[in-house]
Amino acid sequence: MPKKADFTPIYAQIGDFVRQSIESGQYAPGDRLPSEKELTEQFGTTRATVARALQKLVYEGLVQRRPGSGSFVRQADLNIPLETTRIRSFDEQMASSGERVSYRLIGFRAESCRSACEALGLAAEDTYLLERLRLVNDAPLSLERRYMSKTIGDRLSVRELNTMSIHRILAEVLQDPVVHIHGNIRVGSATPEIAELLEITRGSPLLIRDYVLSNAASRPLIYGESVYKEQFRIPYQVHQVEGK
Amino acid sequence: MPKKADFTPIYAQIGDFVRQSIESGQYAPGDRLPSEKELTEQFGTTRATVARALQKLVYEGLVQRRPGSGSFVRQADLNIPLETTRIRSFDEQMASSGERVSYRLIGFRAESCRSACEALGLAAEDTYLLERLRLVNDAPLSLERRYMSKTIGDRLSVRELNTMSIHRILAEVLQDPVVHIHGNIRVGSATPEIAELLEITRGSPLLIRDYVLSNAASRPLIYGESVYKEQFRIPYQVHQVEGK
DNA sequence: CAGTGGTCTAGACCACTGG
DNA sequence: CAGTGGTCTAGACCACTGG
Repeated sequence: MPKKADFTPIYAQIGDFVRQSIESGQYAPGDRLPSEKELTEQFGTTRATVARALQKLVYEGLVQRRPGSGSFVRQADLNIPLETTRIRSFDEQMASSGERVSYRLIGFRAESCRSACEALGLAAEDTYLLERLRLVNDAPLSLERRYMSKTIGDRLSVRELNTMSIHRILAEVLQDPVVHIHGNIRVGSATPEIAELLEITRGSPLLIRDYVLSNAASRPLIYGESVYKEQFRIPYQVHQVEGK
Repeated sequence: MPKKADFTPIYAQIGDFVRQSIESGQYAPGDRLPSEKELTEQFGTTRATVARALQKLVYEGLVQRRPGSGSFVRQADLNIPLETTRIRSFDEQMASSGERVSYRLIGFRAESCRSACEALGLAAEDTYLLERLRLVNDAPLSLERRYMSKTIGDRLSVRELNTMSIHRILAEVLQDPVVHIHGNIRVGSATPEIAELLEITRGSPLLIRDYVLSNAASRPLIYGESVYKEQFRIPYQVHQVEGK
């Protein structure tokens, strides 16, 4: 009896059936879908097979399951098919607009913060903090904070810290280029210290970017936080590639 | 005996173990991973559980399985355009964290602004403005402004405006899905009107996203501006794929 | 041919949800 | 409390791979 179905396996049939039901509009986002038990009876199969079908839809981003409650159509729009995206880096941006970028070193010392240590998997006493200003045409635009292991930090020279971006330093000096970035973009307000450094008024809105830079082996190298003055903007593009 | 493991389920433990093995470099792309049988014995479990672990890695794109042959570390080489960068959309984010998203229509009327008209290539008298709040668990999180041609606006119903995202409306109602997005992320401060709508204090920092949504033929459909409360953050990932 | 993954059954215990 | 999904066991038959 556990024959290979004519062509498509049972779990795929169930998955297709549920997907159809959603795409036809029978279930709207947030609606509750039939339970595993109902589908089990409807298709004359077992829970494991139904679960597999639903799990597949979860991976596809179409369904959300809540234990004790049920399976629901996921609230989604931009999601699934989003594929090729591109964020232009700060330097890339500036370079293409002909601006002159420079740095001013503020400090490089042993220091840590919790999120940095967590992200890098290091103990508090094993990290350096690099702080520097990024200037565009000699006007401060952002404050960079970079946490790194002492292993990495010990290999840096002051000259490099005064002239090169972290990406370049990792790629050219340490021969361990950044391949993955995981980050967040959010807003905040200028503390007195930051206001003074960036030459803005206290409490001004700031754009904040924090991120972890990892190498090809997915080993985290740098934890960074950059705060930008109000004028700064991040352009982005999304191009949907396949499917649907 | 089928107890809940200490903390993480067995299939997740196996998945993590295999992922570790790959990321540590023990297995290179193309290498054959231990068979289901081997993992079954190693972890003292059954094939179903091992299969689930491996299937998860397949969904994650880390592993490739070949019937009759084995499980392999996926070759990430030839997938040039695959997985370059990914921005999780607002709805995607909320959905995956189980939040409930809803809208409150504020206004839908003939109105225009210069940047919208420019972006859409329309005359000032040919645009509608849609304004609505986006609520998460009934608390306002952002204000959406969407400019569109009258041609598009005339085809929308109030019900749709109250329940669906613009992306869904374009895809499902107008059958003209969004394929390209060009946008900017920046910060701003809450005007009195916005502060009242979002239930925040005047002058609070805001995250602002403006963008143009275009269809497959690169024809601009919507010019949009969304302003988010301070709590909002945009996670992002960048994965470098091919040679530098 | 032995080994591999693909699929399925028929159970089970569990924690959690929500009326 | 009944209902739900989360996880797991211990089997089974299958088609396919590759020596």
